[in-house]
Amino acid sequence: MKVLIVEDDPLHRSYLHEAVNAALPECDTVIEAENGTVGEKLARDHKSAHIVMDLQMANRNGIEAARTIWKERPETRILFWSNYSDEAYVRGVSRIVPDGAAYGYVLKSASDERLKLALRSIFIESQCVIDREVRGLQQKSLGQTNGFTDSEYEILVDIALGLTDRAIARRRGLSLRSVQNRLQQLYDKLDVYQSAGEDHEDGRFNLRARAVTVAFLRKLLNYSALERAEAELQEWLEGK
Amino acid sequence: MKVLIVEDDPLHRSYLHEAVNAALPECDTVIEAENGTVGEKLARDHKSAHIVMDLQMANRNGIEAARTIWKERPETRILFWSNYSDEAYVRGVSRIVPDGAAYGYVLKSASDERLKLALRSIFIESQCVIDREVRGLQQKSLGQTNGFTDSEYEILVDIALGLTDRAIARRRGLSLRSVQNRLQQLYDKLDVYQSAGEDHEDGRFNLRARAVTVAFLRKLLNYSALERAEAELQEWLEGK
DNA sequence: CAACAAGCTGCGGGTTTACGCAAGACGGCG
DNA sequence: CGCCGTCTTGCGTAAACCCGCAGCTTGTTG
Repeated sequence: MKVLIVEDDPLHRSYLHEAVNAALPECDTVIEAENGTVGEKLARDHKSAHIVMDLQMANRNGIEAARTIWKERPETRILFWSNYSDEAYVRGVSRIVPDGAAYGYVLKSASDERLKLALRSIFIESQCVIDREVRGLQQKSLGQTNGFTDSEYEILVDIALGLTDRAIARRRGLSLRSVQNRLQQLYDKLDVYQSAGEDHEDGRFNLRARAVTVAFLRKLLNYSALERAEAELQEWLEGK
Repeated sequence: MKVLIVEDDPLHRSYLHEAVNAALPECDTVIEAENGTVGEKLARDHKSAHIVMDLQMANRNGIEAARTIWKERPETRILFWSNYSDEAYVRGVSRIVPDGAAYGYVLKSASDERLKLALRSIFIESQCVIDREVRGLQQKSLGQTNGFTDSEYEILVDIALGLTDRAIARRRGLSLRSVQNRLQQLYDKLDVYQSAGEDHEDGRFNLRARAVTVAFLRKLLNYSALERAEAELQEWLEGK
């Protein structure tokens, strides 16, 4: 059994290496990659079936890498090991995991024990292991009880990118008014009004900009989500 | 000689501990704190004169902590050890360092050697040591050659927070038109126009929102800068 | 099938933004 | 002192944005 580690911090990399050795005696070789690009290449060359990787990496982030890896071999088992449980990451991951694939999401703050357990569960038992903290987010966001619909999230990203209503309408194939409807919905859910302090009219916010900030502060968005969205946008702009 | 380490990642913390031991034989005690709040407290209790700390921590970030520490004892020597060299961080740090204080800024990607050298230079020789990559930013941003004026940065933060023109005017004691002038200046520098692709009018951006995004992508802003700005804003809102 | 909720769309109008134009204010500098 | 550059401010306008109102299309449910 081979395991591929993709992680850019050398300290964490060697820590993972040890953890893998300790948790998986049946593992005979461990390969290391220090960024997403190298990770993809090694995964391809070695036909890796067991990968543990970091989500935030400078060169090419984990979500990107995982996407291409899964595209080539959807049965690959991937354990994401991340510092944060931002909704933006969770959403990003669950958006790309293939049907029935085994994967895991463990926070770096978890104990050694938990990490090792997750390694065994995923790589040996093919079970999904999601950190409970992350799990909470998932339910909230995907079950639309409290969280955000995909269409709401979509429009959030669009205004975050700085598109005009009209541009969004074209991009998403909607009328101008529909876009604005969704915006209102979004403003509602983000609670942009109350913070606008309408008691006096002195604290008023620009709803559009405020929505983006609030989303950021609530970790609905983060840098890497923005980065990805921007790349997609550019792609779309090419295709006219 | 005592050294205080403030860093929330246990791996990095122990790595730092070792590095300090190796680089500073004259250091007899090392204290550790796992977040900014504890860091402040320990610094106070031990009257620490030598601190090395991480900038991004979950509980209370390094800039906040450093500010209160320096407020109490401005001659404290602090070495910041950070993952990133975002302009937002650099600006944040250089905004709070007291006159003549010795401090350092080293990236986590630097070699062992470099870290140890920095430790000695700052703690023993009282010299400032700034990573050259960071240094580059500093000159660009503070010498206003290419970078941003304080007033431009200020207004950037204001629209990022989601304030209206009018609100900004009140907050900064300017007329509405002046605020808008500064905005245009900002849009210019951020190059929001060209990316608006004015050749056809199909790709037009919402300048205000776009400016924020571009600033984010260029690391002029980041999460912790936003967080700080938001706190200041709330404070200001209290005082009506 | 009727009823109903949810989403899309056009219309209309009040606000906010973006910005050209031009008139002061302030600070160097020859 | 007069000239010049930078910063501020007011006026005015076209565009973009926020949003209530109302008519339509769907999918769901009793």
